Amino acid sequence: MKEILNYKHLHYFWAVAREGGVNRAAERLGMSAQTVSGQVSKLEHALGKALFTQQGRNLVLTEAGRVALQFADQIFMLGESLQETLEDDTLGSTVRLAAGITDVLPKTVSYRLLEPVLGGEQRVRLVCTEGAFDELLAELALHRLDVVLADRPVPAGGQQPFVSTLMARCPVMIFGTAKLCSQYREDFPHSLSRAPMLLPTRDNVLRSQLEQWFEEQNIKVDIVGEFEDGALLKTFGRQGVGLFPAPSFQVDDITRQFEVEVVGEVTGVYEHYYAIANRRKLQHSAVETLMRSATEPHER
Amino acid sequence: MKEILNYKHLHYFWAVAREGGVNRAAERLGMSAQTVSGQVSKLEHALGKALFTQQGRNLVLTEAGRVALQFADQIFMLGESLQETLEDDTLGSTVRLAAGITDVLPKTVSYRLLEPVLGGEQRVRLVCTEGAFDELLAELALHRLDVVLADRPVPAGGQQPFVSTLMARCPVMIFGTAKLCSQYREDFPHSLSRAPMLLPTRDNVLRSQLEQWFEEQNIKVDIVGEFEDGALLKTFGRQGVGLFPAPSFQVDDITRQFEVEVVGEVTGVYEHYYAIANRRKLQHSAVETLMRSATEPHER
DNA sequence: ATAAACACTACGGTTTATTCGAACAATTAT
DNA sequence: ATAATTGTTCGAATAAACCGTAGTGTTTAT
Repeated sequence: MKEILNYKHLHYFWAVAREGGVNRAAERLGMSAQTVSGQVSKLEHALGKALFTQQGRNLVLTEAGRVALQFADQIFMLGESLQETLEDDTLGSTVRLAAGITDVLPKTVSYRLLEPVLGGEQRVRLVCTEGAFDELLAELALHRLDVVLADRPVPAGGQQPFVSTLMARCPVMIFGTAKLCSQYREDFPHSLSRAPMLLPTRDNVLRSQLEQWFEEQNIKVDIVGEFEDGALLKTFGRQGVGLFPAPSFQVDDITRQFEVEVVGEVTGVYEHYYAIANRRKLQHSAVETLMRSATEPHER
Repeated sequence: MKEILNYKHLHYFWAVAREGGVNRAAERLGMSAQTVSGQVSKLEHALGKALFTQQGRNLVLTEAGRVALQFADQIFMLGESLQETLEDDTLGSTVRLAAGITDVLPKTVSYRLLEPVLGGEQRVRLVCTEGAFDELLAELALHRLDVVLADRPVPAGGQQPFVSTLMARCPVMIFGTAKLCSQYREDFPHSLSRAPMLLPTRDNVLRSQLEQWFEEQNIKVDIVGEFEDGALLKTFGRQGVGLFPAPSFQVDDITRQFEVEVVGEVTGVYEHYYAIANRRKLQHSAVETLMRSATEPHER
């Protein structure tokens, strides 16, 4: 266990280094020189290194001291900055919520999940970032994000600094153009055998679930395309290249936008959406309301 | 006068925010919860803003709290980093001296000025940066440089955070190829009338001094080139394009390197070299020896 | 040579800050 | 309802910081 740095001592050290002497520093600080000298000595002892050496009747920074000064400069700059920022700000009137959204998430889903925080009594300013799952988690750990929305939870380790909350599970449908639909709607799902199919790439959670489902149904589809980007996949589907699966709370979200129709539902398969936040630190009021808004099976 | 931020309080706040509660934080800190709670309250009072609000039986960060947490993250990251850096390092065996060199300074002069610090009893690692005068001063103010070498002092204001020390003054000679020399050496300096001349640009201090000298000597030279870069100027001079002035401690520095000869000395004109450091903080042992090595210490 | 400036140390006493224990209030789980 | 968990408030005890005064040593200015 390491001792925590004494920032008061560091502050005196900083003053001495900047003013160029114990006496000048003490005067500026409104203190006696003995005290300042003593406190700096304690710091040196705590760090195990001399910060100054006496040269003639002045002090001179040692190499360690010069390193320490660099850090101290930054530290106390930040301290002042903190005070100033909190001082004059119009904070509190609006709450800022930094949300990271995994790029595999459909936009409409993102909106549905985040909607509850906007409806609260307090004004919320939403700051949305998109990115890869791992990148977003890193940002989350650094407190640069308040919450991450994803299609999978974190592996739930005991020492994990994150908590995942299941926000919703969304039924998965198979869509296609009107022409394709009329061809495959009958005798769904067995009609899908040999059907031309557009699927997400293998890194997508939905993909493996779908393959398992095909297996169970004893269907062997004809994969005519794989896509990383969900929107691109749907665009190809719209042109009638093949049938495609998509999660959907309300079918008309997709049928309207992409001018397609529903072939059928992938029974028993759901896409799950999770909100991930810093463990034990659900301390963002907006994150709290978000997590609370988690809905159980959202069947319609 | 503003109160200095209490970093101990901030540290407790930080722990509470990270652990997600006063109790957990207190446990980890090895303290009682009452203490932590009280200290955080003091911080809130000092900042004039609530950092937490009670929501149910948990704490939740306010917007101000979230801002504070961002700063605290950085601050204590730096604190730890400081300790680690000082801990295991081989510091002290060698001293690092970050010197900024104004790009108008001749390299040989730079070397001559910096040489004394290398000869000290302590090993010195020299880190040289080149740049414009103003840029280097900015770096100096931020403690990113320890000293700046220039051909001019800072304007010496009372509130100025810098001190300039005259390190040396260097006589100025006129050089030229052997052929040109033989043509103009006789009756120097009056022979220079109409002589082809290469001069530094007007931003150079030496330039105005030279023009004044020409005026005094009642000489009107023929300026065939102006150069920002001293080395480029000399290279042109080497080719016999014209005569050129150059400061020189030892004439053979230039005569040998550029295969030229001396036409004559610019009497009464000297180039001055200054070392500029942070005021009251000549606290770098290497800077001290540097300043001491000045031919005529010139405090202003 | 002498005085002034600067820094470090030591010790007793004072002031301020930190800390804990106990009691209290609010919320959630059983 | 009761117990468990969480956070806060209130003195009293403890620890740290701080100030005098006083003495030592060094270097620089006169």
